[in-house]
Amino acid sequence: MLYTVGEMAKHLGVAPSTLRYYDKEGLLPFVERSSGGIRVFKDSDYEWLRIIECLKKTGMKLTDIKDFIYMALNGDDTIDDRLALIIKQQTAVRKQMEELQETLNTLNFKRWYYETAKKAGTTAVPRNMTLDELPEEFRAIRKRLRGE
Amino acid sequence: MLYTVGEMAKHLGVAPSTLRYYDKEGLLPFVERSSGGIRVFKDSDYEWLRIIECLKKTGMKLTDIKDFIYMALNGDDTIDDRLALIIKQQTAVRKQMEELQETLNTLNFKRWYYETAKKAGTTAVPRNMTLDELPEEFRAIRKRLRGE
DNA sequence: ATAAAACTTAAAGTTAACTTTAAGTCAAGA
DNA sequence: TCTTGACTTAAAGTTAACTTTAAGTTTTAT
Repeated sequence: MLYTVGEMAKHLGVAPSTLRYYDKEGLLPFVERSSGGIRVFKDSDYEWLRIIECLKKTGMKLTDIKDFIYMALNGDDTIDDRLALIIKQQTAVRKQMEELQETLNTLNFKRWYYETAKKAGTTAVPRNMTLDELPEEFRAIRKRLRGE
Repeated sequence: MLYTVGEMAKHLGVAPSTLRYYDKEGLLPFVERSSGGIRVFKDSDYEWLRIIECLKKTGMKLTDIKDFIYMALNGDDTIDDRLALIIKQQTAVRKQMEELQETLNTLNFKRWYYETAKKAGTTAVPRNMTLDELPEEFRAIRKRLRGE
């Protein structure tokens, strides 16, 4: 199957201008053109774009993604480099997840805080609780928030 | 304890210009000034800043964080609104974590792919494997990447 | 008293990743 | 053939969240 830029964009859920921008930035060297100069996307290009999407979600910048693509185009000599890059991004994503978990823990505390405030009619109640009145799961979090 | 903008910035691990920028944008209405016009941060301001930091990590924009701060300054009438906002951000962060987990699953597949390519000396080996030759955990992932 | 360091503001500059615009070309259907 | 919609490029505009600069003021230390 062959696709125009608009069709491929729809498949991916992005704007056509995004794909043109990626192309301009050199991320799509594999995309061919019709005799009239119109981009012709193949099914295998969809796979490339899904990889670009994945790497983007790991926080990689477009220029670094471009480097990865050129490595891949360079064939089997770059397998080690590509593996190293994937492992690096794995580590980066795991760290991001840990940080999000920390953020979620803080939100859990804040939710308990406002639920307690709601029942009491005032934030003074959770705010002025002593540490041992808090659910234990929140004690360390409140300490950190308060810089203790 | 009282702090200058530079001291508070150091505590938080941000640039002093960032705190001045937040102040300019109206996120720090609680920060007071010395007679000479210099910002004087209190310990309680540190707590505000940690909340700003947390909300920022959930993906909230500064203007929305500002609204939250003004709600909080408006006292107990806004407890319900603040609780609703925290719950909304909780949901947003959970969704972000799910998406990161999806990304991590794809990276796990790619890692296996390049490890297999490395052993074989060529990406042709993992690329041309039939679905039942793949570890089952990766079958659905490869299908999705290939648009099948 | 004075020098250095850190503060002040306003305004301009930066960055990444797009998006929009303008002017024009290609392709598909009637 | 002609119209219409989608394509093309180059260039300018957008956005958020800062950062930097410049010119000047306050505070701290000697």
